[in-house]
Amino acid sequence: MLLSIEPDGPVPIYQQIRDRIVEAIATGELPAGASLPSTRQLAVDLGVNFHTVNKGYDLLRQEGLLRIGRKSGAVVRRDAGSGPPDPGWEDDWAGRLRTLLAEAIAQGLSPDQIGEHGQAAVAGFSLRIEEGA
Amino acid sequence: MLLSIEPDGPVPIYQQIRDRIVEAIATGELPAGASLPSTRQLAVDLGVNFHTVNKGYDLLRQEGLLRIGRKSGAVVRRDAGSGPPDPGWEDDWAGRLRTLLAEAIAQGLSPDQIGEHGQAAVAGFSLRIEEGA
DNA sequence: CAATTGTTCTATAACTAGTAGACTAATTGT
DNA sequence: ACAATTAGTCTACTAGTTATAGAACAATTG
Repeated sequence: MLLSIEPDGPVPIYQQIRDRIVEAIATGELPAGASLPSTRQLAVDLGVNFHTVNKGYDLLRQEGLLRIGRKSGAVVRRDAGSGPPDPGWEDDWAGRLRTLLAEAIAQGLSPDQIGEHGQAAVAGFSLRIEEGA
Repeated sequence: MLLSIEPDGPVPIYQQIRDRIVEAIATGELPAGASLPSTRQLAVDLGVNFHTVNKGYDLLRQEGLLRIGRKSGAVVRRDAGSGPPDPGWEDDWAGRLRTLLAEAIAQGLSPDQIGEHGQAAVAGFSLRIEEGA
């Protein structure tokens, strides 16, 4: 199984598909050039409709992470070694990071604890990237 | 104006209200015990329906950050100095952080750049907290 | 030419976002 | 104690989103 989802969770299925693929790209599990299963194939694997998978793929295409062709299917377009992101993206991302970190501060997490969480997450990604580089 | 919103943006208004208040709690601008405007008052300030404001307040109540009473209105319940958060919250938050950081890695940001963004955001919060402490 | 795969269209049920009005509980001033 | 005010709660409605479903179309590959 390439990825697993929670059908009855609060986050939409197409969003979960998008999130899991983003994480797989970050770990290096899906490097630039890698092919993803077809929408219909992944749909039967996950037990969902292929339109739902298509929506997740389309999100990733809009974010510049996938290239999608008629017969070639979905192919990873960017990964950790693909250079700087699109202009404007970084500001938007920084805003979302700010909100997420604010939540942690408001809930009583110390800046040190937040830093540890961040380093643990990033370490999990860059580990496999260095393996593959 | 206590906070400003983007009515036509992709993120729901009640979510924006929730996010701005979370950030205000994180900066110390809204310490524990501080009163927020009534739902109707904030609604006219923002030019939205008071039910929309109520929805944002209710989210914050569910997250344990606000206490809401009939005439007393909404009062900040937790802030950076209120001790550890509810059990289970930290795992959920760490998962969301992981997804957000994965996106940055996939888009080509280096771990160093990500760390700088994180420190810049947290510094903006803890600054005002130390002022008020 | 045929099989595969993405694309587009229509349709439908369930849920969410935002607005709206009426209602109820708690406080404040007299 | 009473009345006015204040502010959250409840029900309801419209518009949009989520997810599913099926049919038809277009392009690419072998």
